[in-house]
Amino acid sequence: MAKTTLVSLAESLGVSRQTISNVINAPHRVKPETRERVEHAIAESGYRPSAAARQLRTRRSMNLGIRMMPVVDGINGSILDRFLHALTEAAQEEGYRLTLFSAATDDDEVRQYEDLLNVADLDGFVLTGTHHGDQRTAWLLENEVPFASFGRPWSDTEDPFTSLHPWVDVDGGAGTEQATRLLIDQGHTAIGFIGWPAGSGAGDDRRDGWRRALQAAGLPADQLDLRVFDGVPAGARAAEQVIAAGATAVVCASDSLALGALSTFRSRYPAPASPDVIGFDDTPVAAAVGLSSIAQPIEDAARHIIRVLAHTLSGDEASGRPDKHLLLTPTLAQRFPHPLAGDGWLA
Amino acid sequence: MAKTTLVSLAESLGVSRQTISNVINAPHRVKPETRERVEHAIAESGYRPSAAARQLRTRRSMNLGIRMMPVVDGINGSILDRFLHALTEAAQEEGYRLTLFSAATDDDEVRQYEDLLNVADLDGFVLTGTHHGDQRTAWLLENEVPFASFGRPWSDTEDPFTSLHPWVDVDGGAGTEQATRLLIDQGHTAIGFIGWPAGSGAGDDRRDGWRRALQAAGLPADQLDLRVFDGVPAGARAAEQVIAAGATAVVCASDSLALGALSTFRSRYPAPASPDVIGFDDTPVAAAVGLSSIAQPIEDAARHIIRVLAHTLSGDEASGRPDKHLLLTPTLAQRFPHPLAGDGWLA
DNA sequence: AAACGTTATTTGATCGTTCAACTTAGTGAT
DNA sequence: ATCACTAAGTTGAACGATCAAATAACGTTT
Repeated sequence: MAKTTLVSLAESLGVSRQTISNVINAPHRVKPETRERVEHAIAESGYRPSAAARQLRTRRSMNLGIRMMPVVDGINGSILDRFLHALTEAAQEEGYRLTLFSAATDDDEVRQYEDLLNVADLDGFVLTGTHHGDQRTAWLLENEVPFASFGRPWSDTEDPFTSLHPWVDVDGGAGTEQATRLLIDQGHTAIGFIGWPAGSGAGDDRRDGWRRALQAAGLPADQLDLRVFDGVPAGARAAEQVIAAGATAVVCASDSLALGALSTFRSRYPAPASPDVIGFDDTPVAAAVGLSSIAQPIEDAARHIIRVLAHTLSGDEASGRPDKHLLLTPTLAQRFPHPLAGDGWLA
Repeated sequence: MAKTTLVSLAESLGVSRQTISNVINAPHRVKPETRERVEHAIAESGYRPSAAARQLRTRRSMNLGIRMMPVVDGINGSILDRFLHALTEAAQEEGYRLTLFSAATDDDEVRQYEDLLNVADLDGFVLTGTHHGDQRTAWLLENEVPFASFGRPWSDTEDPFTSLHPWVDVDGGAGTEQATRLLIDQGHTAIGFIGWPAGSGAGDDRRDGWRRALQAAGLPADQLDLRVFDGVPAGARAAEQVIAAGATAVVCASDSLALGALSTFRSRYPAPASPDVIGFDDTPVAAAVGLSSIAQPIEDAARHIIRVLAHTLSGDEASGRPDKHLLLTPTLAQRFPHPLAGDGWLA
């Protein structure tokens, strides 16, 4: 049984190749009667157009590239897993496929763009983890390669909502602000923040949210603002410092940091009735140890990214174009804070 | 600046298309002198062969498919993340790329094979989570589609080492056996096992390892063998039962189950000096709560899978063919068992 | 110097689509 | 009856590579 192609199908039907091609790509050009006959034959024969041939002619592969970041921290990594998943599903729905590539650094990533564009004919890219002075977005814009990023473009001067490329992001600051307000409502008057060194965009944004909530409540931030590199041990050490500065609760920029902080808090203070340590990303680890955490609607983000990218690629300016820039609001997953002493997270 | 193609490059060099093609695909056919001149020109012009054209002619895409399983359990899911990562890197080294697709069920996966083979011209597939009576391997074998699986073919009658398709797996039984022996050496005489319902291949294998260790030491397994569906709450409940049956330690088929068990154990027994609950997969959660766990060499597995698959696809029977069937041995990550009461996992 | 074998290089055909230009038929207005 | 226009369908060329077969170049043998 030979492989069915446009030509073989056309012959057996007594029509021309192009008519079949039209049935597939521009049905309105074909008389309904003929169309139905062809459609039936397509289903019958199980014909599938060859991606290679189509790609050669149209210069579109329906393939999007996404980089696998090196696994630095198993804890935070899980969010990428969820993201990738949602991305794959959304892409599939829009008729696109995802091609993975791995790059150790941003430079490396840029270097691979060229290869991937030519060699694999990728139609566009999904970026994650944008930061200040991101060379990747600059390169892609310069070379007019379609892409969308999870993460807004971070700049001190420009409004992200005017940026040239589409992006979706989660309003981390709104999340930490909400978390901090909860702690304030619970009666805390000295609330610390454990975050990353300044300059990371997302990290600064989360810090700002905490600071806003404190200011609104007229509470001090001095001595309570710690900046460390991500990781559980670093979080634990930082927690000792904020406690020394008088803090009775703390908001963290990641679940890794929060997990460390939680261990310090439990060894210094008895387990309280409401959260005193709040993390970020709502990872499985947080759920496991009963750590409250700020949850990103990452599935929504993924879906929207694909939608925007697909829209850009289709060139279809008319039909309901999705927001080019979208800032989603995270939610707070509140948990009983010391499960290993009870059954907290079993519910 | 027009895109460089074989023809444009050939013209500017005064040689024929085919010569350039040969420099790339069969350098030995070209006179060293010419070759060097062409190679220089290639580098100069930044020429990259078009994947589409090549694919159309050779019917090979250098693309491998891998399915994204639905995220069931964030805890165990992280291992897939690591696997995917290693797979991507290994594939890249061998000149292959990975294309993701998502399928909710095995049936769905099989259905997508056809599409992916035609539409995306995938060269082969990587399978994960093989089980008894797996329809996917049957379909792929029948249709002569190259693939390799992470997970041996599970059958009561046939020796996996004679199977027709290549696979890599981790000897889970060896892992649980080692873990159980450790508990025995530590003085435990009633050691339970919390695993999945019979029939899952990998699950039964892990149970068998535990049982072997007990038998070798002349210890009883009665009443201590629990079968539940995966999850933290289920693990906690099962732990109550094994404790009721007299167990002072337990080995689990997953970190989810182990995490539940750990919570029960800590509420019944004081924290011991050596592990009394041992999980499987060495997930970040295990590391976070100081849970000992059996660690799969998953990066090695991924690398080998790609190597075998690449070898099959190259058709190169001669050059050092990698083992068609490979069983790797896991290691035991031993941890201090109650970090939240101290600084156990900060080291 | 003719005949030969090997190596180096070129040429024509092909993979399976889509684009662009073209033909044919049908409809309605002038 | 002529013309203009739209609709439906056809055909040749092109996308950019590789395969297979043909040719050119070159040193060896007779």
